[in-house]
Amino acid sequence: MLTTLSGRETKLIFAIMQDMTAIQDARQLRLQLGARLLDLLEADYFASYVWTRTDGDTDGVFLNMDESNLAAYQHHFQHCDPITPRFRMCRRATHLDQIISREDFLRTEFYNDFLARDGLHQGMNFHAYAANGHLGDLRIWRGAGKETFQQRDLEMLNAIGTAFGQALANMRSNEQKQREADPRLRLAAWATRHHLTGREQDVLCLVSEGKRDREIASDLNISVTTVRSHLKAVFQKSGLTSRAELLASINARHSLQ
Amino acid sequence: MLTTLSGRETKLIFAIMQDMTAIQDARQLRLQLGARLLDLLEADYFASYVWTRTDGDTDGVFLNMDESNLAAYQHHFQHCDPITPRFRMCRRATHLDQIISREDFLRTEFYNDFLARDGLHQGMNFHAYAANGHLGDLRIWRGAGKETFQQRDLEMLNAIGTAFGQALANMRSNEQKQREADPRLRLAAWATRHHLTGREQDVLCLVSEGKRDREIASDLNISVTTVRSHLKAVFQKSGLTSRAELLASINARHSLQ
DNA sequence: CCTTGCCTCCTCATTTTGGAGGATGTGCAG
DNA sequence: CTGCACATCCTCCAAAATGAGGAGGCAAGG
Repeated sequence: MLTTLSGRETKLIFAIMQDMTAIQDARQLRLQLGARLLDLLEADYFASYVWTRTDGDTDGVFLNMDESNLAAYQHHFQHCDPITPRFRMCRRATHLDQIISREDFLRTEFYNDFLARDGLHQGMNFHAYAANGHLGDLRIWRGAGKETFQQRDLEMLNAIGTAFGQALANMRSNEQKQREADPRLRLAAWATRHHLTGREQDVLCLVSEGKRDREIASDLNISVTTVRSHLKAVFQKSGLTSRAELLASINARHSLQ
Repeated sequence: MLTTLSGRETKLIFAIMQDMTAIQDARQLRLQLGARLLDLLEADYFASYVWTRTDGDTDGVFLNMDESNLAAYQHHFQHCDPITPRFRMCRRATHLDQIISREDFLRTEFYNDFLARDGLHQGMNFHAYAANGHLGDLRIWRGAGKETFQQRDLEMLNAIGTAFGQALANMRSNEQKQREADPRLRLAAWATRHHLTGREQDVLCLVSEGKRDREIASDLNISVTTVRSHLKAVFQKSGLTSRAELLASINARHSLQ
């Protein structure tokens, strides 16, 4: 399918390969990749969202997109966006024409009141998936007057998108490992698992720093007997019987399930 | 410099880009990369060493190289290898001709008794470095009768090598983080730092699992008073005064300096 | 209004731990 | 052979932690 690359393209592809391994931050990588892709694909607009960890939060990165228009998308148009859901269903680089006919597209409110206003006429998307769900995407658009994207452009976006998806997945898994190694988060997870109250967590936190009841009491401005009461509750709830056991349990591998 | 890529080359470059992000194991990555590079550069032999962590250990991976010849290198020729040290000094892809004249090369024992025996005539190396030293390399050779590598080949190897170096560095840093997060290694590091004896470490290890003196004693088949003696020594050496403090200290961030 | 959960504080009994001082045997290196 | 380090065991004591029983106050929600 994909035939040859010009010198300019080759240079960009190698630059992208290096970005992909060198840049370890998802935002930076997408900004860099966006600039390269606009250059490589002779496109004008770039947007990329990633879906953050557990909650459905998105983190968007944009090039040449109008701020106020983006705000409008956040508030209104994302709810009547007829194309992104269809793009999302495709596991490879997809051309706008593949998911909606040009005629229908030009009639949508979404195009006329939103995309056209920013100058977006020809689009390609790549949506990256990992085993556990949607990772993020790359959205490339050309302005009015330019010709539509070709099969060749799709192939390039697809190849780069695939590697991009891998890179995102790696960052995810590294973040995950980082989180699992973070003592505070381990503690919080453990506390949640055992349904500790706020104060019980406060006490446990200080216990995990190796402090004695007396120190904890003075740190929290409560009496030693109160500290002991909270601690008693922690033991009750966890079924453990000593501070050392608590710390071992909190720091145990797989303590986040 | 680098001009255009053929369809075959383009396909391989994209495949390499994906390997570079997808493969997280240094050995596997090099094997895969080796196969792709031989294909891409129309070469015949591939070798790649990485220098492991602290000790100067090397881990080699090879394609089409003769086993017995490799053993000979390990035992003898690595000590009179006149070219690898020079290759190593170059921070970018380097052609054999750039570090030694063809005439001189053909006169070396190393070529006549070692390389030529395996059929290695034309070579290119890429050595990857990180801030803290040598990471690893990619060595590409062509057999007799083939023409020498061109500037174009060097450019490709250089671009791929750069990304490869990054990928290696990432794996290194991930391994490092993994190690820092491993409770056993944290404990061992802590023990070393405080000059604990073997038995003291045994006791400390069980303490870190949350066990009581009595359990530790029965686990180690010693009396409770002995456990306390060892523990006393641990407190003495560390300057700490409670098990909880011990555990907190062992699990503290930066506990590996 | 009344329950429920949480935070605060208490006592008394018991167990566990830490600190101080030993003693003994074994093995190894100077 | 003579220290020396190490592992093993001991006593006595005080401090800390744990377990079991409370009680009062306060705020949110049915």
